[in-house]
Amino acid sequence: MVHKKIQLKDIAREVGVSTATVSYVLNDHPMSARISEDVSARIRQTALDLNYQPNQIAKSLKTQKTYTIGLIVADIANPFSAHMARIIEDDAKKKGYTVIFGSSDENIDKAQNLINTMFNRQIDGLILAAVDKSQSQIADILKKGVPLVLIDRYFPMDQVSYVGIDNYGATYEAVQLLIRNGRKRIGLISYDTELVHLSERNRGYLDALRDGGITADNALIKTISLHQIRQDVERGLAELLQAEPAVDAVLFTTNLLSINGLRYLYQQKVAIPERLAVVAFDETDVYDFFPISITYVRQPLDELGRAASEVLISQMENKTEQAIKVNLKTTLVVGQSSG
Amino acid sequence: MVHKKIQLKDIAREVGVSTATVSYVLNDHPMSARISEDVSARIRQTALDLNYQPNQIAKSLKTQKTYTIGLIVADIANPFSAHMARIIEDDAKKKGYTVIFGSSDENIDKAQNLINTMFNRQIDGLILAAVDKSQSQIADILKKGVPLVLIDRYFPMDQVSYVGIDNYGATYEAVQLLIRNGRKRIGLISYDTELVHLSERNRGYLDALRDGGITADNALIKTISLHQIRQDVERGLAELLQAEPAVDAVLFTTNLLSINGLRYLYQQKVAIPERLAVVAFDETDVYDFFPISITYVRQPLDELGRAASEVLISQMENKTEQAIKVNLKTTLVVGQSSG
DNA sequence: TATGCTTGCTTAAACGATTAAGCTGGTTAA
DNA sequence: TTAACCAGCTTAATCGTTTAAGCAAGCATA
Repeated sequence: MVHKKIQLKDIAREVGVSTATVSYVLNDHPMSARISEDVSARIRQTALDLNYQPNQIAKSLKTQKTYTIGLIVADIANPFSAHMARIIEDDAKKKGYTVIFGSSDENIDKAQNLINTMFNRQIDGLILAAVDKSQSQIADILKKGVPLVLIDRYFPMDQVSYVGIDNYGATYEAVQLLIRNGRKRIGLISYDTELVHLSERNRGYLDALRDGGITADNALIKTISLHQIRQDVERGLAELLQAEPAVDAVLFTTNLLSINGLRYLYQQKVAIPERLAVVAFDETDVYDFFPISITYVRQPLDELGRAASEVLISQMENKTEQAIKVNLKTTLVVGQSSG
Repeated sequence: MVHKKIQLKDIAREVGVSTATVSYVLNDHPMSARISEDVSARIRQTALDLNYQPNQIAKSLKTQKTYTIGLIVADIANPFSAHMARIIEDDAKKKGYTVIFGSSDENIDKAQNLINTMFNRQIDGLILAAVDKSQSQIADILKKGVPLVLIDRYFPMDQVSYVGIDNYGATYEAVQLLIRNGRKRIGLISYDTELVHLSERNRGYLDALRDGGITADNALIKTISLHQIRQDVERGLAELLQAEPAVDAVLFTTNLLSINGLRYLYQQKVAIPERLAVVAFDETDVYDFFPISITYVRQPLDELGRAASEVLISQMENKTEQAIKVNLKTTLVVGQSSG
């Protein structure tokens, strides 16, 4: 037997008042100060008795607020995205917002499709891990006046809010450590992309080398296609291991690169850190299975997610025109793999 | 500058017709057969020119369809959930549905909260990984007449659709393999829960032992609290390793149990499979980092997600009263760890 | 005694779409 | 000649809320 949905008018009929009165009371509208205690109490009780659940759709249509935020991540199956999604959903829920989500798969058309769908659903704001070359997409969103927070991926536009890490500092610090440990031929495994946050990681690497008195060698920088990570990482590492003069360290700039790289190095039985010192990026389950402890850059995922949610919601509620940029510090967790 | 949202009436004004005409044309309503080619074309063109995006909220209020499905997983940060979420979102999107999601954290109150929120948003259907002891919660949903598909976790109620694996067969087959490989003292690491899909895994273990002529020993069955997995797994394994007569094999019944168990066995340098044969559950990144290949039960995650989405949507659209139960076969991927 | 203020409500117009029913002028069939 | 029909629209109600404006009765004030 299908239960009929209880509406305002059911309560109104039951109590013998108008729907307006019921609405005022249940929403604690200022006008409810003018409703008698007796009627108020009866309305509240009846709402409870009938287990009234307001129709958010109708509410949203009238108030022009959906209390929904959109979240577009690169890939929800990537633990980095999944972890942040979890935090964001949690924080948003606490503040009365529901999250609708989608994965862009680094594909700009899929992202646009998701953006359109979400806007049609009148989301109040959007948290977006933007894909490569999507400046104009971001600009379009801004033009619509919908609150937007970019997460993880930075774009140099000053009207847009952003929450991410100090990408430059993260790799700078990592390379500095490797140099301090006596490494001179340091390889880099990074993505083939124009995404600013990744080129910032590259820049940190390059500057740390320079500041450490080491001339960068382009042959030691391997760029990996987002769409064939495993194959490219393995080829890149194989090339690095054969380089002349020999490579003595390598830095990975994302979690998937780290996992794929470590797997290969493990399977090839490369002596770490003796032959090759390693610094990975992001925390992953696999580090515990390595013969030695892994040195890695830890991103503060919880804070990232929370900050994104907070910045977005404050923007939505305070209508702050000012864009907010948050750059969180990473932590270099030093293990034995870095020499 | 904030762009004003284009509405039906803007197009209507532009073309010089009523909003009804515009609606008929843009929705390919049967009535649109009676609108002249000229007017139709002008409406379509104007909609494109103005980049009209229908307001889903208004549409939903009128049609009583939101084209939104709710997804409640146990923990979106668990790769098992994340993977399925990704597939479900993808498949649903293809069919015109948007997904709103939440993590219950195995907490029944949090789950109820999510269910309420989603219903207030008038979801057309729900995919639910139900938490322990939530039969009455499920019954409530059914009473409302909202299409529901349980995923992963089975409950013995015949009015509700379900998509999952053959849990009994999965562990039965795994234990059978261990017995064939000469193991006689086989431990089980499982959760402390009444969840049927997990007790089915236990039952498969027990029956395979019995059918293999081995008397089950309760001391070899370790139940782990969902809320302190690492600690409990380590204690459980430590106990198993000290058991008399010696344990010669162990079976893990979920991915997190497998990861935590393997980590401990690795760190304790337990010889696998010589001293202890191991069968894990679910595919994880960490297997590749083990000295030997791991034998594990593979769940068909893609098919699970797709089936859940398909069953739900067919139920929503065809109004099939009949509950559908899908039990997908698992694959026992045999490596060296099982001896 | 008229005036205004307060109290405790109600009325009805929105929000932006969908859609049944109606209207008008021409064509066709009987 | 007139009814019936069709093409090509429009009108207006509706979905379930919110909320500005209104209204009636009672009380206080001038």
